[in-house]
Amino acid sequence: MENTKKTTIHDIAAKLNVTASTVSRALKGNPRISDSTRKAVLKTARELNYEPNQIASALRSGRTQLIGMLVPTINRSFFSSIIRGVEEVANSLDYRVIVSQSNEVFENEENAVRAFLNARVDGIIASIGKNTQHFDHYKQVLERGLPLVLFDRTTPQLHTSQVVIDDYQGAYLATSHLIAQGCVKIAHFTTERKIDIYKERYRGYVNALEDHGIAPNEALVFSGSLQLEDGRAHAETLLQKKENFDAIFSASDYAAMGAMQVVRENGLKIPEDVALVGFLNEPFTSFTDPPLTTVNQFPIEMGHTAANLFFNALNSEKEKIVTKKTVIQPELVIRASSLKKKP
Amino acid sequence: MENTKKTTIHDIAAKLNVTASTVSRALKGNPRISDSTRKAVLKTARELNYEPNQIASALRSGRTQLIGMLVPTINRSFFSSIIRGVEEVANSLDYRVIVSQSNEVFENEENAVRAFLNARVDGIIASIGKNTQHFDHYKQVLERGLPLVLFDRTTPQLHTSQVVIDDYQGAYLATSHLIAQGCVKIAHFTTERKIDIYKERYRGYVNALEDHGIAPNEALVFSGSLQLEDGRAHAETLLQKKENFDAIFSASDYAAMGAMQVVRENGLKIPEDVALVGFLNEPFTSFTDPPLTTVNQFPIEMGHTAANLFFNALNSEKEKIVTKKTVIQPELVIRASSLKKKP
DNA sequence: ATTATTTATGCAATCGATTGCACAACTAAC
DNA sequence: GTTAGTTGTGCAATCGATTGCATAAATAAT
Repeated sequence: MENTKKTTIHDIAAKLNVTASTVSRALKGNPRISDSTRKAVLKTARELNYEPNQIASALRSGRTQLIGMLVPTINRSFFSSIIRGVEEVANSLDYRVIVSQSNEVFENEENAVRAFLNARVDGIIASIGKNTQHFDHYKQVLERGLPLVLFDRTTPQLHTSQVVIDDYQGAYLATSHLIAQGCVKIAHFTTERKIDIYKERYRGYVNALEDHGIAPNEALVFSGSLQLEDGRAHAETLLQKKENFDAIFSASDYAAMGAMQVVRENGLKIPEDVALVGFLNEPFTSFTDPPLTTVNQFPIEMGHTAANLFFNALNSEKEKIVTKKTVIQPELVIRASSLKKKP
Repeated sequence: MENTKKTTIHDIAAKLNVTASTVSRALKGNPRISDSTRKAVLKTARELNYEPNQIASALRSGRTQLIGMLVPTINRSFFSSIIRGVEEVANSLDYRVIVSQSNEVFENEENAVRAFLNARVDGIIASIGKNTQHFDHYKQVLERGLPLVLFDRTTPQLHTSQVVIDDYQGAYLATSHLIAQGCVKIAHFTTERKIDIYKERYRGYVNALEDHGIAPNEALVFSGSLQLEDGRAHAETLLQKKENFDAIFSASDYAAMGAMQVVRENGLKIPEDVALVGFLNEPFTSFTDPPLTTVNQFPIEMGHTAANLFFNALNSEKEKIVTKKTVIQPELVIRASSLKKKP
């Protein structure tokens, strides 16, 4: 069985004394082929261990059955879960997923999109980088009539399908929950509010306070990179300034974790002295002590949705591509870090 | 600039009154092309915004510049980090990575490999599933002369390049460390020892004990699925049976985490009463209380290595593919959960 | 029995880049 | 000035599957 050479439709054709056209049609289920030939073709194909050459097919048909997927960082739970979600849907439809990461570098993002186009992907699913300067590369994708789906980090500047979570709602839920637990001086950790999602979280935080008759206090709002170290620094500042606060709502689990460490190191109790809520539902949040209340973004479902929007666009007429914005409702995952009142 | 139609080498050729052959050669840096034509071609290519059609190129040359990468689960830190590592090397060489996950289902594994072959990938990088029944699909890959690199979970049944970590050494280091901290009754959490890596960890554990004059005690060895719940169950059993133990070395961080919870719930102190060491260096381990000592497998580096082995094989003569087994030395990451003696 | 229609298949071009071979034009050697 | 060698391009086939158009054969309609 040293079957090094791949069998092609021509091999099947030769064996059956028909042409490659017939074989191709038979394999594709073209109704203009008689039952008997179809069966013979399928039988011979099996015998010869035929596997279609998707490259040849792609060249002729223009469809590669490939989706280019661009994320900032592959090995971040949120993103890898979205990749997982996309892969599940794509695979079930016999599509494959090429992944690339931008590492938040704008140039990488441009290169990745170009590489995808060169590989002739059938479309792209992407999350915009933090340092994206313009959207020309994405516009090219659209101009070529290829489906483009943006998730999580999107922009109104591109007329294309999007999946986001309701960041406002997530933040509103989180803040309201803290208020319901009796907290009134709630700090907020955020980042430069250029990016929509953080803007929205901030807005949700402020609105929840106002809706409950609490005046927002900018002295309690800290901006940084939302990493663990930032959370530590913010918490230390709060403590040093003897700022009066009884809760922290952080726009990221990592910063929340940093704050948790500092608060505990200073002998304060969580949630009694300081209640804590994060955002992301990173896997580690259930393992902290106490476990961290956070906002679940349902990344796998987000991946499913992104893939479904992708195939919707792919299957719609080129002239009237269906663009749709799907907003996923987040869920507040209540754990011990914020639970002052026993339910 | 409604440049919907892609420009091809023929467009460039027409504009310059040469043939496509010349353009192709000029673009590929073939030395038989005069400097003047080459410059003209490159200039025109830029002007017309030419991008090579990799599909056409792939069909003719037989190289798709695609690597198929198969992992059990995309959204597990260890695996997504390896994907990241592979992607970094691949991208720098203008190769792209298609990812698929098996979810530990053997059939999925077979299908993914078949799909990769249909997509005409230039080779495959894979980790074998837990439920793999035979290796025929991988053998097909090798028979076709394609590079195959296995990582983490490998098998001696396939003559191909492999990257693993020295699981024995990791376990030996971990156990020796516990002994150095004064522990003598060290429990071990493992799984059915069919899979090499767990066998090796068990062996490292036993040998470390023996080398330090401690008799291994099978009553302290627990087998399960190594999930958090398993760790909890094992720890509860240990406590209920009033088994005398002063440390646990778990072959997985998750099971270690479960044990940490149970031990603390029972009012015992870590590391004073029970010292704890895990394995994997999952991101959460640095966030537990106390932070968990564990074994770092350097997954990103493992990805780099896998990719390098892949390209070695790819660039070697088909007849004498270089197969190499690389063993990465793990590192014991010592954190508070095992640190009884201040250094 | 003749025409119209359906059914099943073949022909040949096409997708875009690559490449072995041929060949013209020019240079160098004797 | 004839032969040998070098240099730069072109020609045409090829990779494997797909598809519009043509056509032969079989069936239905008149």
